[in-house]
Amino acid sequence: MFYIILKFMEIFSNNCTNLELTIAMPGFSSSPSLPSSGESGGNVRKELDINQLPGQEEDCMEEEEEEESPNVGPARRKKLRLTKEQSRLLEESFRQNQTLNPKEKEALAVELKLKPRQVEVWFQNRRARSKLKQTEMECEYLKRWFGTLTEQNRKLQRELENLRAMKPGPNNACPAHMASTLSSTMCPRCERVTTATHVLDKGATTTATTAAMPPFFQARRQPSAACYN
DNA sequence: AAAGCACAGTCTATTACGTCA
DNA sequence: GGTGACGTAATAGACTGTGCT
Repeated sequence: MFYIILKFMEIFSNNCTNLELTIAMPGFSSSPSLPSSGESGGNVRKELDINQLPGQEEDCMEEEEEEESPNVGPARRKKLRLTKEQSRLLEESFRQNQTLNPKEKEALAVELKLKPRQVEVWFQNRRARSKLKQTEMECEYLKRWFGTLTEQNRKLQRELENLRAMKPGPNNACPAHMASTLSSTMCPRCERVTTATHVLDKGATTTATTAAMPPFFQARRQPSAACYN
């Protein structure tokens, strides 16, 4: 109904961002899109590079197509594409540990027949892109959260106006027979009750529960390893 | 101070997909 | 309807610069 469980594994299973995050949010649907990088053209790079490792690319790229036309500027590096197996192993390793110590890096590189630097870069990118996805999710969540709060606020304002129009007695207390007319909603996430009487009662601001922060943001205040997991 | 690492930002090769003749 | 050329967006490998330890 109001809140749906979103599983990253399902949504992003097509690409390789297997974030194992579960977030409950109102009516969320996502279309992940990275900001496309600007095409600022003419940036000629130094071509010292990873792809030139001798005898390592056997199953990553077709070496025989390396031929360059001799008169077309500096040789462009051919982009390495990891095999499915390499990707799988890297993902598996990433799930176990998002950062590698030098020994692990070396071992993984040997296993994958890659340079340690390639493994390192892969992990860097993987961390960065996980974080990006996470941030996008949180952004979407907050947008929806804001919408929900705005709507809730509007409802409460209306109720307040209605109640004021009923001209309560000199001591503003809410009589029992009126209580039934007030809306009382239970937040399905924090299970706190929000009632319009809060607004009426003097000093009732203490229980204005509708503005509670989403749990994952509360958790985020004290950074922990779980944040981007 | 230098080395090593992680991260943010960026570039760019490759791939996927849509459109149109 | 099938097909090839083309444009565009998305993805992912790699790099640079910076800050921290």
